[in-house]
Amino acid sequence: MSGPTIRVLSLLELLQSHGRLSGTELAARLGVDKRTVRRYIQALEQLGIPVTTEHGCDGGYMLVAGFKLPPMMFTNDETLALSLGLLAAHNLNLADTQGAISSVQAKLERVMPAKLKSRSRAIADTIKLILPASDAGTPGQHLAPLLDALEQQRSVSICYTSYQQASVVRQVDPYGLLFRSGRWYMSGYCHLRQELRTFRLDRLQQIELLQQRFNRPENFDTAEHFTRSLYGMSGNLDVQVMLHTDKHTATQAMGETASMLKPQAGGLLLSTRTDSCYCLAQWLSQLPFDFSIIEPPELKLALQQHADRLIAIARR
Amino acid sequence: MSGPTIRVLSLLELLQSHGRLSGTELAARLGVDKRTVRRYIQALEQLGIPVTTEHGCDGGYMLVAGFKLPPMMFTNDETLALSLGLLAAHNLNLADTQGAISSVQAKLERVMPAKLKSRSRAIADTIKLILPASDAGTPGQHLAPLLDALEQQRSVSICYTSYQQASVVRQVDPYGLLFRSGRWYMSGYCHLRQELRTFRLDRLQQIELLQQRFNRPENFDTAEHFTRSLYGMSGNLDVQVMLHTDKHTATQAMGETASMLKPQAGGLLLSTRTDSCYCLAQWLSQLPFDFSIIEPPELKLALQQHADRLIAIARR
DNA sequence: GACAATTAGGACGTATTCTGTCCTATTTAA
DNA sequence: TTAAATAGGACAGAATACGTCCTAATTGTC
Repeated sequence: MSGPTIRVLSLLELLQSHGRLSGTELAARLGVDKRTVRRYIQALEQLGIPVTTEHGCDGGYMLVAGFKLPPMMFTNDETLALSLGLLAAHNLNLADTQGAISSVQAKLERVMPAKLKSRSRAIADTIKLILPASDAGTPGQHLAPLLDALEQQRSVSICYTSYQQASVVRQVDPYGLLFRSGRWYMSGYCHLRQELRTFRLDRLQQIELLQQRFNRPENFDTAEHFTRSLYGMSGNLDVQVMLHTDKHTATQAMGETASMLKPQAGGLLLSTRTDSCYCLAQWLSQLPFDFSIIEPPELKLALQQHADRLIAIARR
Repeated sequence: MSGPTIRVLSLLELLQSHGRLSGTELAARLGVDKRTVRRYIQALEQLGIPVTTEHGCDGGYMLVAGFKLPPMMFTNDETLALSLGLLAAHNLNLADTQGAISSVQAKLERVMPAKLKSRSRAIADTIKLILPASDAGTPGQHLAPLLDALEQQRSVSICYTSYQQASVVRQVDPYGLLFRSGRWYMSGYCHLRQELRTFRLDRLQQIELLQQRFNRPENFDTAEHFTRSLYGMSGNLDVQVMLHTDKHTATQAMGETASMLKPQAGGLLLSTRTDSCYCLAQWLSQLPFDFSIIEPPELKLALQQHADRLIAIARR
């Protein structure tokens, strides 16, 4: 291998080791015509290596200051994954990530060859993701200490307002963050309540990083804890409903709620708690498969009432 | 001019990022024969980049120490955006992006200073995103031509199976892709039907890139078109339901579906089409507010039948 | 010693890419 | 105005890159 590949890379080395060189000089050193030098300059640009040119008398070529070997090489799959990821990050809206997304894209594009840049641009221009969106960003002054705490496994002191309650100051060991249905949550060990708790980030009023350190439990599954705390702890009525279907069909109809179903003889058991049988009856009524209410009797009554309402609507 | 030059640079990058790699491994990664790898090694030597080789069993190639990539400097916000984006990309499952996400992360980490790497790791370890997930990846052989078509604005010939219909070959000008509720769609101009159409990617059986080019309409809004086509076109029964509620409550209950409701005297009008009154009745029965069925009469019957079923369950 | 897995490099045919030449166009400085 | 630099399209002929096939040598394991 002695030809153009070597000459293009030799051009790169020449430009790296000289402040500025004219096309005539480069042609002589590479042993090619000036027209070919211009092609090689194009080749470097396509490889993502930015070259500054000066027109007119005393013109010439220079590498952008400080630029070094080599450009960032992604495969098409990698470019796709990266571009989709940055698209999705628009929806998450944690802190001021909108501006950050643009600047990340700009930085990555500067080290991408033109072909990958074009692919990345096409993906961004033609692909849309409809995802749950977070309404408002979490204020940056909350997030910086929180991310530091997560990274360094240090406690935080938070001022938090639960639903319908006054603000309380607590010390928390943050184990993880979760994004679900457009909201950000933090899960961690609450020293005030002496147990795992979940906090909505939009209800955080103040957060301060403490010196005290903790050890996050190994294999702590943030999503699992959240799912349980959201579905399993609230409410004062125990509920058991047997769903006469398979796990796959249940997941299709119920989304991630299906993860709390337990396989049993006869189907899948939904075991939870609720404050409102009527709300749960409404939710159950959309399920496209058969189910049986085991507990509580109030739920059967609520379902009956709901069905009566539907019948009244149908008769209008 | 790009193939071999890029591959030589990729070889350099691979050697810089791994302690040692065999010729077989390098050939696989670069997509060339081992004989070509040996030529590329020669090329690096000719460029003055010293490569150490080890003969025999477990042999391989290594760079002489000292050839490094420049660090890539991201801010904390940028690191957060990038890391969240890659987390989210897991759910989208378009082609084989799972492996690609890992390798993107690895590539980026190699050029990150230790502090950013630690932050990025902490984010990946402690943050979870619960998002709609795509069940299965779109086969790569479909996606490559499709992405090429989008980038180059070239038509494709697709073999597509609509719901309950036989496969049909069509020529389509693809305008964009959309991810929604766990599914990937393509929107474009269908030459067979002479109008904009929406296609589910999991129903694509074949796709072939054509030479014919098109001009994508300026400011084409993929999501808007999708929303309209998904809610306004499918089905053979016209549906009109008046929801006796306000827009905010509707949005809480229905998510983005609420965007298609039209304010009218008496509430919000849902005007759509459906193939299945029974499915629609099930969906309507979960709504936590009053509604009236205007059209069709079949929907009233379906709602009645659904309510009867619920009553039977309540009586068990 | 035999075998397997690695390194090394020459030769060949084939498909693809590259090159210099010619040309037009634009930008600077003297 | 002239000269010296940048820029890029088009064309015909030459050069290059690639995989395949082959021989040769080096290691490690059984």
